[in-house]
Amino acid sequence: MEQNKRIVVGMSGGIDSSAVCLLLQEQGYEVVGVTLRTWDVPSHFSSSGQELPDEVMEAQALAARLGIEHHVADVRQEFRETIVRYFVDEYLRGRTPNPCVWCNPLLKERILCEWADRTGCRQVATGHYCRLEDRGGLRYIVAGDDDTKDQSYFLWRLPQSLLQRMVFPLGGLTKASVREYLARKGFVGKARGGESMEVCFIEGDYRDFLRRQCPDIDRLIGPGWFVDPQGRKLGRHKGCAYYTIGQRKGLEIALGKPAYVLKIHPEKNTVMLGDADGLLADYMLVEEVFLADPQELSACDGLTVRIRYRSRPLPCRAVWTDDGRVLVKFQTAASAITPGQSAVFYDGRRVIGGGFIAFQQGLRKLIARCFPDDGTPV
RNA sequence: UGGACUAUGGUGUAAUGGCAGCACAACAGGUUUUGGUUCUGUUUGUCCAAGUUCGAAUCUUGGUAGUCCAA
Repeated sequence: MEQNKRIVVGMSGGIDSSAVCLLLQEQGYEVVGVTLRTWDVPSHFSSSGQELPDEVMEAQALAARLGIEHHVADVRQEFRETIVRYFVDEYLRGRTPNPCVWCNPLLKERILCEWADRTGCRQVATGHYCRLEDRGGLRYIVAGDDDTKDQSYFLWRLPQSLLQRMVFPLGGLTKASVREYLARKGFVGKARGGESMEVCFIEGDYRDFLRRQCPDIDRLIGPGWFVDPQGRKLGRHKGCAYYTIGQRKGLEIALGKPAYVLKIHPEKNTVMLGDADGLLADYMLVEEVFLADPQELSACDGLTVRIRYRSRPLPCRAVWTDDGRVLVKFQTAASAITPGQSAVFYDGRRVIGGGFIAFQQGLRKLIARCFPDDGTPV
């Protein structure tokens, strides 16, 4: 019984995780704070000679103030070898990575659970804005009540083994009410604090980050051609790793009308440009699909899919392909299908699973096979 | 090296003697737990020299540069 009241809280030093500590303490939990040291961002050492990044020290300070046990988990090497490596590799492949999606299952929540074991805690709490729902013996992520802060998109890859131990105390709250709560509790400075970037390791432009992590990048890839949808050369680009689908800014090419990145061809190192209409697609191919219950995808009536964070889930139908991928048909055309980004499937507010958006190749054949009623594609 | 045409921000263009404007690009800021999108704001220009005129991107002359035709 005693053990059930001990709980690990992932403390980032920010607003949300601080509120979680307070809430759980109020509920009678014995909180064990664990702060992950993932990546040392130089600007996060505000005074010289400082041993730990600012956010870690803030977490320590808060733990001291609340009188809770606190640990710093140094996972820098692991973070570099998994998350940062994945991040760089994806860009080198001409895709756009979703680091948070892998960080949660591979690093964050996993390490927190390890620390829970080590410190005699059963559960693990974080400040994510999402809920949990148990049904049919499985546990699902559900979108948080505050639609503007909902973080369910990043959590689709969490396995059942981790989900079974998680607690998300902020799922029913809004950001505003969290700030209010902190202020009421006397943490005025914290309540007013800006949105912390938390484990975000990208400081400034991610392209600089890529160059720093992969000094050979410009030799490996180098400049190439911008082309239009007909294949005509429009101008030079800096290397296909520096672009992402749907991108408009930073192309450094003047065509008299806005130009967007339509496609990236890593093997030819070309980047196709066109207008916004060219971004629309009726179908999407998803790979590395991960579902709690694989049956649900095609069975679900009100299926929707989110193809990027902070976008509305789009009504769709989904069909498994022969090779274990999923072909999605949108009810109305979606914009900027970006390989590497997550496609997260929802039944209402409940996350039923997700996958990573694949390179959209060989679509026509798949459409004909998976949606034969759609007539012959042109 | 004969003739014709052109020269306006980073790019493409408008202004036919009267406040150099537009689009794109760029930059800054807002939004934002990834990248991108979006929103707001800002900077930058009449090829050079002389002349005509109250006043020149605009007219004249010369120069320079580029394009086309001609050998």
